[in-house]
Amino acid sequence: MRLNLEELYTRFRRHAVRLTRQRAAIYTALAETTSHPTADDLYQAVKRQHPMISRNTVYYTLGVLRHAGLVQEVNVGHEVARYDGNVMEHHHLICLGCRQIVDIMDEALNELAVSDRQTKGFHILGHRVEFHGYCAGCQ
Amino acid sequence: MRLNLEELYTRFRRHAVRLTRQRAAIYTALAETTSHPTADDLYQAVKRQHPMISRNTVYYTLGVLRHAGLVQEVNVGHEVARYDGNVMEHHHLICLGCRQIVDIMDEALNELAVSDRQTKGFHILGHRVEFHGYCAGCQ
DNA sequence: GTCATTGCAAAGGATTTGCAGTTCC
DNA sequence: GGAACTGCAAATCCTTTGCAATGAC
Repeated sequence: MRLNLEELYTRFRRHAVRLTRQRAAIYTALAETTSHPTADDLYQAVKRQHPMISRNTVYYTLGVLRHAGLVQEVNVGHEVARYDGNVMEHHHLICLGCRQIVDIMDEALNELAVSDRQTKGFHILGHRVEFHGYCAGCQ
Repeated sequence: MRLNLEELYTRFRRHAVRLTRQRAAIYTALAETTSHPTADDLYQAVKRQHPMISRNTVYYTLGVLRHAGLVQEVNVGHEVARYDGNVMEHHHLICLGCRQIVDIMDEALNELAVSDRQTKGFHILGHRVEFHGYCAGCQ
């Protein structure tokens, strides 16, 4: 998804996040891919246009964006953190071979619930579903 | 769940895992709790009876047990790894306040599947569901 | 006896922190 | 103008690795 500056500006403002060149670059890089990159992937990508950017800024920015709800963190086991610019409710397919992560948009999964008997007094706010397997290329 | 040595011996043998005092202690500590401890929690617990045990052994053993299918790793975001001695198919309730993890045994969740349209050519082997919210004490 | 396992110490890698200088609102 | 952001370097934390000694089968 291509983003123009105006749209970016609106989104950031709506979430009360200060907009800087670095943040624009990081967020844009993430929003334009579906590959769920790591913080370091994003650092490498952004560095091409901003050779002076530091890893710290990438980590810090991802934290800010995550708190603002502009970005999600996805975890595959305990591997490095990966990020997702798609903040609509959705779930993931994870390849055990090449580690790729693919989004699944599926209403039925979004509406999952635990039976009352099982909630153990929890007040539930959300859920995540991950399917594990091998992608076409890795089978 | 209390375990006697004989039962332990049988389980380890069935999975071709060599039984040592340290392993018995680590596995027993894990099997007797439902609190999903971290590697360090287990290290601290086992150290009481085996003051000489090293962290390395705990990590190494957890790796061995995990490969053998005697133990599962559970992840809450990118926090430290936590371990689960319950290897029956089940899912988790995670408290965003105190970080406790509670097992959910629910057939309907176990039988979840993605619609064919959404599998994107993946050969799916399993799935995980996590519900996030606040436990009774944290609300 | 042999090979896996153990303990110790040190390395590794991802992420965070402290701080001075800079930039956005 | 002032708070928030950036870049640099160093620190931190969890986990893994290398290696010699030990122990299970």
